[in-house]
Amino acid sequence: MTAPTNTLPHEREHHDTKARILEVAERLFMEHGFSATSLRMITGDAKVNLASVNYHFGSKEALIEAVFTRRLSPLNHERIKHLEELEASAAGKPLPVEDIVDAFVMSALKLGDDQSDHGVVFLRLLGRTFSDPSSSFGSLLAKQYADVVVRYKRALIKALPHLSEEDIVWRMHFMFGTMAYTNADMDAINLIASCKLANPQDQAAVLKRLASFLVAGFKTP
Amino acid sequence: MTAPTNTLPHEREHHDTKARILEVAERLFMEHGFSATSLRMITGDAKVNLASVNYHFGSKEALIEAVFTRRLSPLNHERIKHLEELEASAAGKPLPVEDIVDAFVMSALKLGDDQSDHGVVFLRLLGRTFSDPSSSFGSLLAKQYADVVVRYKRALIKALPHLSEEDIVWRMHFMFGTMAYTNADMDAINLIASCKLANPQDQAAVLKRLASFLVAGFKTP
DNA sequence: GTAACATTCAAACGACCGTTTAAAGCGGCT
DNA sequence: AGCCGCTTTAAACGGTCGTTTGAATGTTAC
Repeated sequence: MTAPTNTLPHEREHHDTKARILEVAERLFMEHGFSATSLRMITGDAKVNLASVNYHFGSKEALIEAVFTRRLSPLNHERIKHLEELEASAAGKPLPVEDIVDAFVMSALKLGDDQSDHGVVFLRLLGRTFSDPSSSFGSLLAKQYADVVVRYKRALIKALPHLSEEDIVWRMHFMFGTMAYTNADMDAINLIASCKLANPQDQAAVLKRLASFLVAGFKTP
Repeated sequence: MTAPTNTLPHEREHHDTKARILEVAERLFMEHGFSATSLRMITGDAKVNLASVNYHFGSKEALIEAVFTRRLSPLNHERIKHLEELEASAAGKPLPVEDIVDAFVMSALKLGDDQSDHGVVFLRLLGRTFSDPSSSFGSLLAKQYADVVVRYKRALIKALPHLSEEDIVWRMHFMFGTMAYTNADMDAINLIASCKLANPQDQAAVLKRLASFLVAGFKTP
């Protein structure tokens, strides 16, 4: 016991402070937005000292960035991997639009630990941030998404050769928007419904509906 | 001269204070969000006294509500009027999906004074608010949209009888989302583009693209 | 003029914000 | 033991927030 690990002491002993801050911050940012979530709310919920945010992250802004990169980087990596696998199978041929959209939309599902809903929580946060004007995160999101955008755009241009690049770009814009909003405001659906929906919490089912909606949009001449 | 009007004195003399506050607030809320926009920023830009917001509106929250109802009510009234005209012409027959979506999307264009861009500014604000979590405005937006939702839903159900109500509801959800995001973040398109777009500022052209994208989504089986 | 009223104004209020500080706690090391 | 880093802690800092106050200003009616 006390088996030696290859991590430094400060990385294994009390690191749950940093982790708790990240987790609580992610949830509260999602619930209240960035500027409406104070460090005192976060540290209060996480049961850590107020100063520990500035100690571990440097500033509130840096905390927000940390919350983001932690989840967004794996998500976009998954999206790229998914697309690359498709392209490898296709051997140079254009991919079906269905597959491209599916790869983009469904990659979001692989975020969670299956058990927890951390993935969904972050997806909502991501959606909300896309239209959050307070951001200096525009540049951060742009950097994180740059590679994804380039690759999917190239794939879509090849898949839809009869469309102009401008058409593709706009439809991708619409796709991003629909994804962002769908994830951001899962409650708004109830305003429209006024009829019982079959399990509106089922993320996979929702994303499947979304994907087929988007595919049709892309395919229209 | 000094012709008698049927408005009370306090409603015609210095009312430009109230109006200037509304206008500046609308723009700043759009640029920075609600909680990140302080009354001092608003009153500073509008060149009115800090206390005048509380005097004329009562509170910051009430100001936000005022900014909203001023624009949203006419917009949704226009949407309903537009749909009713279509239904009157159709004489009981189902409307083409194209016309329904067009009526919903394009009504937004009739907001501005043609000259000014107030309409567009508000549309962005509206889009951003839809996914703003700080809201007690969920209920306010719900009330403002309730009638619109009911009528368009009924029209779409009649136009797409092969779809279940649940299908319709979800696709309306996607439509709302795409509209909200498209209006909210017109700048994000440049992250995707990396090619010159023919006048991305042309709202009418953008909304036309959006409408045909949405129509295809609705029509997919 | 003057009384009544609506509006503007400068100043202040208490509350909360993000951040900093300096002391205290604690594990690993010689 | 003592020392050294790393981490936590309580308290305070200066600043900005939304709101309130009470006096000054302007406008209307008699």
